[in-house]
Amino acid sequence: MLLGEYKHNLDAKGRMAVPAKFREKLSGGAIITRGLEHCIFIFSQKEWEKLAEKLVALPLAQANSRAFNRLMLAGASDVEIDKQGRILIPDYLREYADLKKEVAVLGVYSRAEIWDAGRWASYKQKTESASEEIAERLGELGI
Amino acid sequence: MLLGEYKHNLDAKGRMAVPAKFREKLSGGAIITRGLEHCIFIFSQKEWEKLAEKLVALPLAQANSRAFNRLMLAGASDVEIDKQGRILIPDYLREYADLKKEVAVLGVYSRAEIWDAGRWASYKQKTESASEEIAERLGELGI
DNA sequence: GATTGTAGTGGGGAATTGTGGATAAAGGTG
DNA sequence: CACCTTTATCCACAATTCCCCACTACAATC
Repeated sequence: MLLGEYKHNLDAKGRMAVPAKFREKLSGGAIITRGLEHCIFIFSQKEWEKLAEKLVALPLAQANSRAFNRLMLAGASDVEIDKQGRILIPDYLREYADLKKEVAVLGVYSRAEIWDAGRWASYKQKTESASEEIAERLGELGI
Repeated sequence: MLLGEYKHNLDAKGRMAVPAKFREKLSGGAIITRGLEHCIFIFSQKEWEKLAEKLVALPLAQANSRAFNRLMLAGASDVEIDKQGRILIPDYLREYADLKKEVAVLGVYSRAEIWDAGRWASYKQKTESASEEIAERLGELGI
């Protein structure tokens, strides 16, 4: 279970330190791919397999499921955590997510996400200000 | 079952003493996350799992489910109670709840809440003076 | 009123984490 | 085949975080 929000920096080589609390979960090989809202997703091997099955099961006939598959599957790459606990983020993903130096790393239960720090800040602000809707959703969930 | 209202102080490192009566319930690991009205929620491991399951079941393909999950899950962090009975509140939550030094800790049955003392005082005042009205609304809900 | 216990607060030292750079290996090119 | 560029692995520092110990205050008990 990945949780929390971390601020990290990419170094000149495009490497990023994985938050220490995530390392164990991702140590058995991790998959990095294009995410939604122009962020990057990182899955553990196990979680990735679960997702990939779901993706493949989508109806091929539908244009948007084909597009979704291309986005997620073709954009995927497996990464390893080095001895310092870092991963190297491929160029095309760095570009896709518009990463400069400061990034936010999020734990979203079954996956981690990497955002450009600025982009995350504005996304968060936008979402927080929609808190009435959030409250209603919490109600629906019986909290 | 967590009950009561306590006034505590954060120390210079952002740590907060957990009210002694809450410790046993939270000793098996606790989860701290963004709450509503800019307060912080603390759940026991057990209560959290119930909530997290519901969150994870929301469809990945829907934008507002993703937003909601990011806010709740990335806003969460598992905390441990140290030998002195304290927890460390992550920076981003301290910021979210606008915590300075004085905080109020509330027991709300299945969860605890942390408020900035000032914010809590004014919320309470507002709520108390509106309590008859609120009671009537609740009456409409059949309580 | 003294004593014991528990709760809350503060600070110091050690281990871990994050970051930058250096060195070694690999690959591509003229 | 040598040279240059790129990629990967390793080492070292600095800052932060974590964990433990000590102190104070209030409560309860006798």
